[in-house]
Amino acid sequence: MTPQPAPFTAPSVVIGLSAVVVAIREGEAVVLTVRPHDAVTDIASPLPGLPFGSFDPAGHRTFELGLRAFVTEQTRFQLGYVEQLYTFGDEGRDAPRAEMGAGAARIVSVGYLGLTPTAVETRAPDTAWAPWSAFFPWEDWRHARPALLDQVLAPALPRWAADDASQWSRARLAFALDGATWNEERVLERYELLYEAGLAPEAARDRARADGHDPAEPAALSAALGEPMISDHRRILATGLSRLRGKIKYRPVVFELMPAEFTLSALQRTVEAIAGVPLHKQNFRRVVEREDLVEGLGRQDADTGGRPAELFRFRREILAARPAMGLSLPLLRD
Amino acid sequence: MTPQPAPFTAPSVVIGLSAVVVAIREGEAVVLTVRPHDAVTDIASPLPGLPFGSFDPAGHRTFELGLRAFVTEQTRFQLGYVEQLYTFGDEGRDAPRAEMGAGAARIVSVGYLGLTPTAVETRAPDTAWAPWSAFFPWEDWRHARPALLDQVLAPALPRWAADDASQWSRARLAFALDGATWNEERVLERYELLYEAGLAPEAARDRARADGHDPAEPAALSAALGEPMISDHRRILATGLSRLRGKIKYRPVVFELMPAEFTLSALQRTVEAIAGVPLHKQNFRRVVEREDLVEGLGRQDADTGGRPAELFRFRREILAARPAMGLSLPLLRD
DNA sequence: TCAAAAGTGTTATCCTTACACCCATGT
DNA sequence: ACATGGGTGTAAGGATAACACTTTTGA
Repeated sequence: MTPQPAPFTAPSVVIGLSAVVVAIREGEAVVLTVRPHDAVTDIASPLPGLPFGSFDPAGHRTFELGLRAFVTEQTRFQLGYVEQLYTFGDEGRDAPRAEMGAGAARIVSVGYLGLTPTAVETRAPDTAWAPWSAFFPWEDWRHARPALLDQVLAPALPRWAADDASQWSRARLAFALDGATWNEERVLERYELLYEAGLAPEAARDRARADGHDPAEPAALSAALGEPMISDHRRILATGLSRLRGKIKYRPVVFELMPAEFTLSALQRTVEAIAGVPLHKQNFRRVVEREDLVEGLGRQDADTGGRPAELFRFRREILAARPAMGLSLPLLRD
Repeated sequence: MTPQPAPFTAPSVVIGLSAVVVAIREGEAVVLTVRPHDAVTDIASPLPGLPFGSFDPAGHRTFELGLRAFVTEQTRFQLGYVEQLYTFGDEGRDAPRAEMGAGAARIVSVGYLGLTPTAVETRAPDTAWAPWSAFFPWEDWRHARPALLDQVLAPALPRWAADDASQWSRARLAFALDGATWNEERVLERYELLYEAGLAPEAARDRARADGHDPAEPAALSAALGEPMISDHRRILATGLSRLRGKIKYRPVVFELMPAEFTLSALQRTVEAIAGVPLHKQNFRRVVEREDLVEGLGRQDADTGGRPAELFRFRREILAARPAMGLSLPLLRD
């Protein structure tokens, strides 16, 4: 009949906020994880999760303010760059229906990506920076194609795809099997495919829970396929990594991960840590210089091992002055 | 034992879903609008809005299912391609606090983008396809630089920016004033800038409401600056247009707006209607052909006016077979 | 003197841009 | 015949990818 907005009689919903907080430490991309304590027993969770908390509409005017507040509270440090990732609202993504009393709230979680130049040791207990390759060991192609792909996935995925050609085609392209080329941006697709294939421990856990069983221990195979996380946090983390890998190519977000002064090699290592692929030195520098992203300071950093490297700073002023730009990824071909 | 989040003692939140549904009609990009009826008086709203409804966690497993259901209900047609845009949770974006009783719910709205090849006449009353240039008249550069920019904005924005150089720099770049080049993707930035500058009627309305006044009639100036919408729907629409203009360049989403068979000129006109800029014919074709996005059918469409045009179809199979690709926008320079 | 990392020069190739032109149909 | 839109060839310029090489430090 008339386009009457469906009645706004509050069905019970709670907003959760989750943060994928990324920093660089010793040339590795690391992400902030927490092991939340059980409210009753005060025992820390065996699985890590992302910093998260509920959004209190009475206390915070915006999601971002709420997020900054509880991240500071949980980890005692301040977020810099922040952007919204995605809102996850699927049923079963958190507590399954069985665990929810009648009328219990559906938890909807809004994921955010945060970048900081300083992987300061968090003083908070049960908080740690973990390299994201711990959660996605197949994502690091900087040194070589991960052996995991051919040793574990190449046998396992065809078994799952069975006779379904389109499933196998998806798997083949996602994981660069069978001659397909690697696309570093598709982190989320890869995680979701493993989840569907039952190769992520979270899948078995969620299924067991939905059936009312106690979640079993992770299968042996899964141990090789990255550390699982609480709830759907590994999916949110994958979303963050996908977004960051995409964005780094067309917006100068890398600099949010750099200190005020840095060498071009450090910048390149940072991009490589994020993208998970090796870059071609000269061409990388050419791009950075042509785009005027950076300004030499005339000073040098002597602690690099060989010849001292010139220090540069990000020309933050171009953020306002340029319509859109970023780095391309001049891939190093073997 | 289970990861216990920060206390999830349900603060009251309601999830609203809004849809930016885009189609092409006679070479124009059009968007689905509704005029919701007042629940009490049953009078249709004077301002148009996007199709929207509340998300019922009991009735729908996912946002997307909820969205599809109420769009079909309100407009009697089925959505095809759908993707999530952004989740808007700022206070004051809908009803301001003053209007909310104590303990009333905060409305958080999850915006979606939907694309359909068929701008079928919606049989539902108070539902209409509107060209989006009605809401953003400065966005259509297909035929010429819109006169509005130099006649209305070029005088008004410096007055607003006053002595703040960085504000003026933002405005200059956003609206291609004073020799700056136009970037068609920045639709959201432009709308938000106009809102901040008080040149969008919504800004005055929201301010008046926050102060407890009755919203005044839109200022005369604003009439030239695009039709206002309900609540923050024009912001959501701008978000959708920005996303679509960006995405069209690196993913073959245009084809979601095309019928099964089409001529290359029709395809080009569609891209132009979305991007709002004119494209170079030969180069556009070269890109489409080089990427193997399309396959000639050998048949022709005689109703084009001049020489009959060959009909093509989208090679949907490449969606699975290719890591990522899309169209670039070979701009036509005057 | 050698290892290690910084930094430079140069070329082939491909993509983009731009120009000018021919083709098939309806009136 | 001519207006209208469909469709093609080709060359200049710029960005990228790949080559190999020099420079400056510390051990």
